[in-house]
Amino acid sequence: MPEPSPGPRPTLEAVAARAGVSRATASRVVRGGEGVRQALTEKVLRAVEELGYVPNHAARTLVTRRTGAVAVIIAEPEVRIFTDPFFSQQIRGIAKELAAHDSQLVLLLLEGPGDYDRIARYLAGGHVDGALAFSLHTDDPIPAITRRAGMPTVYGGRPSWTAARDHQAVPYVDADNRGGARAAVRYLSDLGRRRIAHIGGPRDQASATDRLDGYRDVLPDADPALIAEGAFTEESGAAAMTELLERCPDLDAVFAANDLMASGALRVLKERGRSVPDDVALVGFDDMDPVAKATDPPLTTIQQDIEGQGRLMARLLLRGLAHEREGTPAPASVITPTTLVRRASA
Amino acid sequence: MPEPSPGPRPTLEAVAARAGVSRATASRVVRGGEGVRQALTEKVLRAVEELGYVPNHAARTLVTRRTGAVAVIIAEPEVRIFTDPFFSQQIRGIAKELAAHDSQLVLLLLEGPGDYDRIARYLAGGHVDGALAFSLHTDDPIPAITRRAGMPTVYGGRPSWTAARDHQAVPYVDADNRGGARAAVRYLSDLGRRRIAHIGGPRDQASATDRLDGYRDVLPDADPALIAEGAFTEESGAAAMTELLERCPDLDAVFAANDLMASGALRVLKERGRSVPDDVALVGFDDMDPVAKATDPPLTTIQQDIEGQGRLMARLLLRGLAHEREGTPAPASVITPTTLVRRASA
DNA sequence: GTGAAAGCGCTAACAT
DNA sequence: ATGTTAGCGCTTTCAC
Repeated sequence: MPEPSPGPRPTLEAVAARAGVSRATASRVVRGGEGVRQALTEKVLRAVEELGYVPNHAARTLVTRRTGAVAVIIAEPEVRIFTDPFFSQQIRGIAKELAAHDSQLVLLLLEGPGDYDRIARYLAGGHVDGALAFSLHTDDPIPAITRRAGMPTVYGGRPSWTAARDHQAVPYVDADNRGGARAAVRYLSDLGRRRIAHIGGPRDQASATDRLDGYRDVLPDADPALIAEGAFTEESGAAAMTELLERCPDLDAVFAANDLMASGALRVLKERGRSVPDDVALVGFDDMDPVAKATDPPLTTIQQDIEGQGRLMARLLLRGLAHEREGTPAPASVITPTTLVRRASA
Repeated sequence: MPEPSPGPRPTLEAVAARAGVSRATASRVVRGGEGVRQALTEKVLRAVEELGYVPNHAARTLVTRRTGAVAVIIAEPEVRIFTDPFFSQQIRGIAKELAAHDSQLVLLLLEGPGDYDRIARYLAGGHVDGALAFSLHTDDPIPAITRRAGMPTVYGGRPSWTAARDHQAVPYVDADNRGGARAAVRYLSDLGRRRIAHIGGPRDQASATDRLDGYRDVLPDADPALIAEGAFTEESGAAAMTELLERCPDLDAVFAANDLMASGALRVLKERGRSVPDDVALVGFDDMDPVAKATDPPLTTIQQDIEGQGRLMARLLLRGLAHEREGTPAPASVITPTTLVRRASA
């Protein structure tokens, strides 16, 4: 095992000298060895090995203008950031895809409003080739910052300011929230349920409004009293359920916009003596691992491939960067499919 | 608002030209403006503003040999990584401290054994100035990798291979696990409990053995049957509790090495009809936010400042890097205090 | 206090 | 197929 010598790190120059070739040839070999004779290639490789040579990243970036790094911007002010399995799974997906392309993940956590400046400087400083951003709210400053910095960016979740006409303009990855919601409500309807309520998420998040739209697609004439708004948390689901039961004691089904709210609703239903699914059928959304299977009864819910979405975000960005270099058009957004998972709650 | 002009980013050269000074002077001002006359300083600053100049990071790194970035290495193969609030809180602490020093956080997630190579290359490539690593197991290859790459590294949690004599050699931040455990057991003892059991964590993690040592400090002659081993998960806590109740039906207190295991133990105790704290007093460890307060009864537990530990890790590393540049000795490890939080379970 | 000039280590034309 | 050379944008002696 050739323990690399101490002292300053060897340069390409040193490798070239040792292999008896020019720096250019050494460089070619180090980068993948196209158009270099077998014999020389081996010499260089041996020198690299013996010297423990590792390319200097800064020098390379300075001339290629590529960093091989991607920023992941997380603007969620809540504690949710990591605790929410949603984020963690997306990050895992991103990390895997980036690693597979030898790209690095730079994590940009926004804790306070003052952090936006820091992020802007960072993106403008050319530290990264592109950015991935999450769950933006209606008035989020991130898109303006990335645009001004000329930083290619892929969004996780449809930005709520993206109208239908902009679909091409801002690349994003999102689940088919609307279609999934339609499937959920249609399923309840096919079960024979006639008073199907909906517990929605906050109106300033696209995923919430899209799911509500899906509900309305199937039940355009639903009683407005059957719709309550939550905040994607367990408690807010419980509160919404309480409200709904008061307004519409005759409801016989609930479609909650996520599993956390569904579990809150379930708790209230049980407390009120309504059996699930007999009296009230319940469907959630997300198929969140710890939640959906752990409730009693386990939740029928809409599944989406969250880690896959993360991978896709990274892939879209990397592909976009490649295309940018070649002058071809950047790839557009992707909507990933959802599927209904039947368990015992409906 | 001076919208930066499109096209190539302005260089320091451009700023200097516009301000009518030399590149050297422009550089001095940009870096903090020591030893430059007021008048010139202002001229340069104005040029920076007008041009929307942002220093090129790669060029700067190439000459200073500093990247302003720190790697956070997470080697946990389990899904725990983010779901575990422990990690997320430490990362938040790290992120805050790094942001305050304008350093960047590069996340290195190890998914498989093959990833060690990638990490080694990355660290050797000079992408980062230092590294932060977590929860290493006895045979973890990370320390060897960072050492070989000559990468200053601070560990989160005492590396289990660190004997007492190495305390100086490897800088780490850890809670006073042993002292906290002593406090927990002494508290139970002061309550008058005489058959105090312990549910420990996996023996290859220092935090687990340290807590066990703390238990033994107070009860050196404890019946070995009163000690069971878990895996820091809820289920393993339940299993260990079941085992303990069979071996020692007369136990009247349990000290669990973390809150998750305590909650599992609590579940089993309730199922078996033992009231907590009357029949069996229960103390946990960590004061994990969602867990400790949510159980019924809420857990008496040992609290540690996890986010603070993250901040401390970052601070230690940054300080070490500064010292390295100045040739002064690197700071040693830090043990953070723990405090007992009384709730209803004991 | 300010400027001129020499690199940092690498890639990419361009010659050969 | 290989070598020569000119930078990439910045910091940092060293003169003035």
